[in-house]
Amino acid sequence: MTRSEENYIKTIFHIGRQGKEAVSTNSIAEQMDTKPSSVTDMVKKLAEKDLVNYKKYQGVSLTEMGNKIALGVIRKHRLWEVFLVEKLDFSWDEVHEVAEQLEHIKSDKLIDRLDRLLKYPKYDPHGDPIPDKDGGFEERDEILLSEVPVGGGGICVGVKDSSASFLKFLDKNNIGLGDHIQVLEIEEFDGSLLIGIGENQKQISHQIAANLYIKLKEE
Amino acid sequence: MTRSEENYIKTIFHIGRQGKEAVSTNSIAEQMDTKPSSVTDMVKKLAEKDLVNYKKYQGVSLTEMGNKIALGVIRKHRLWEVFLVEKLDFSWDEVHEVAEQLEHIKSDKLIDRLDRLLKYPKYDPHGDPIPDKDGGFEERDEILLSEVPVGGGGICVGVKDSSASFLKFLDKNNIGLGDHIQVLEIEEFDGSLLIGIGENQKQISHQIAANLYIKLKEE
DNA sequence: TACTATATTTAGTCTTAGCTAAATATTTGT
DNA sequence: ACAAATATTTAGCTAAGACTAAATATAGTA
Ligand SMILES: [Mn+2]
Ligand SMILES: [Mn+2]
Ligand SMILES: [Mn+2]
Ligand SMILES: [Mn+2]
Repeated sequence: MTRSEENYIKTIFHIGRQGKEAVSTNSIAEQMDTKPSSVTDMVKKLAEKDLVNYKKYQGVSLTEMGNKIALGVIRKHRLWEVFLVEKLDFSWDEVHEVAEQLEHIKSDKLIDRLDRLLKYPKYDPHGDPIPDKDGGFEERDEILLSEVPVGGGGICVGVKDSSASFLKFLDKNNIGLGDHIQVLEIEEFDGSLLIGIGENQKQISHQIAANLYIKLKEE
Repeated sequence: MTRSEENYIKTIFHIGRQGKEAVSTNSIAEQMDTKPSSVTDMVKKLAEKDLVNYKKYQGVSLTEMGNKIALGVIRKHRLWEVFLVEKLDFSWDEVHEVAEQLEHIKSDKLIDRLDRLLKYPKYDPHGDPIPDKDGGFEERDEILLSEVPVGGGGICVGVKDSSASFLKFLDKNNIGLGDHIQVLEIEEFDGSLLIGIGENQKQISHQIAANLYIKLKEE
C-alpha cells in the first residue's frame, strides 16, 4: 500500500460512514482536495486490487479488505494523536497534520508498542474511537448538543468538526472533553443555546452546539 | 525536500565523512542500492537547488545548506532510534528500518518535543552522536578495538557496523555498549584477540574487533 | 419524454524517480 | 604515452500519481 492509496481508502471509509450509499467520485475529490479525474484513476487501481467495489458511474464502496486497511490507518492516526498530546504535550488542534504523516509509517511492532505505552487508549484527543488491532470499535451512544432538549444534558465526549479553528475556539471558551453540560434555554430566534457548563453559564451558537457530542446522563 | 532528496543528501554526508574528497557517483549508487545513472540525475537536481557542489565527472560534495539538511535528517533518525529503544523496548538491531521511515516526518515541534521527552540524549543506541538543533556534534575520541595494543583497553562506546546480524551477534556474546574491555592477547596468525570483558575473558575475531569503538581510559 | 445541468470518465500531458543501453570521460597499467 | 579498463553521463523508456480539456453518462425538470 502506497501512502496515496492509504489516503484514498481512509477517505472512502470516512465518507461512507455517514449515509451508507456508494461513495461518489466527486465527494472523494472534494474531501481530498484533488480532481475527480484523478479519483477515477485511483479508484480503478484500488478496484484492481480488490480494495473497493467499483462500477463505472455507480460510485465506490470498500471491500472487506479495504475496510480492514482503512481501520488500520485510522488506528495508527488516532494512536499517534494520543501520543502527541499525552507524551509530547501537543494541543488537540496541532496533532492532526503530524498524525497525517505518521499514520503511514509501516511497522506492526511500532504501533503495538505505542498502544502499550499509551495504555491502550479507547479514544483519541477529539473523542474519536480508536479501533483495536482487529478493527473493533467502541461505539458510544452520543448525540449532538444541538439535539439535546431543554433541561437535558450530559458529558461532552467528542467534537464533530475537529478543525484547528474550532478547537482553538473551544479552548478559548473553556469548553473541553469531559465537561458536564446542561441545556438551560434554546433561543427561538437563532437557535443559540444557554448552557450550564460546570459551575458557569454560557451562551453558544447553534453552530457550536451542532459540533459537540454529548453522552447523555445514564438514568 | 522530498524523501528521496533527503536520502541522497544523507548518503552523501555519510560517505563524505570518511575520506574527504568529493563523493563519487558510483559510491552513492552502491550505498543506496540504485544505479549510477539515477544518481547523476538526482545530483543534478540537488546542484540546481544549491544543496551540493557538482562538476561533471568530478564527484559531488555538500554545500553549507546541504550539510545542514543532512544533519537535520540524521538528528531525526537517531532521536527516533533512541525513542524506539527507550520508550518502546525495541532492541538495537530492530530500530534502523523504522527510523529510516520516521526520519522523514516533517515537524520541528515534533522533533524538539521528542528530544525533550528523551532528556536530550547525546548518543543513539549504536553509540553514534546525535546532532543538536543547530547541527552541533559531540565528537568523542574513540578508537577501534582492533587498534588497541595489548595491555590497553577502555569502554565500548559504539559499533561501526550496525547491521542487525552484527548486533545480534554481539547480544548473543554478551558484548554491549558500556562494557569495559581489555586487550589481553593478539594472535599473530589470524589477528584474533583475547579480551577481558567485565569479569570474563573471550576470544574474538579481528573482524569483530574492527567494528567496536573503544573510548580509552583517561589517564 | 426530452432537454439541460451535473457527475463521471477518457484521452492526453506533466513531474518525480527510477531503469537500460550507448556514448563519453577519466584513470590505470604497460 | 597510449590502450584498456573503469567511471560517468546521456538518451530514451517506464510507472505512479497528479492535471486539463473533451467526451459521455446520469439525474433533474419542464
Ligand atoms: Mn486527526
Ligand atoms: Mn495521510
Ligand atoms: Mn482525531
Ligand atoms: Mn543508529
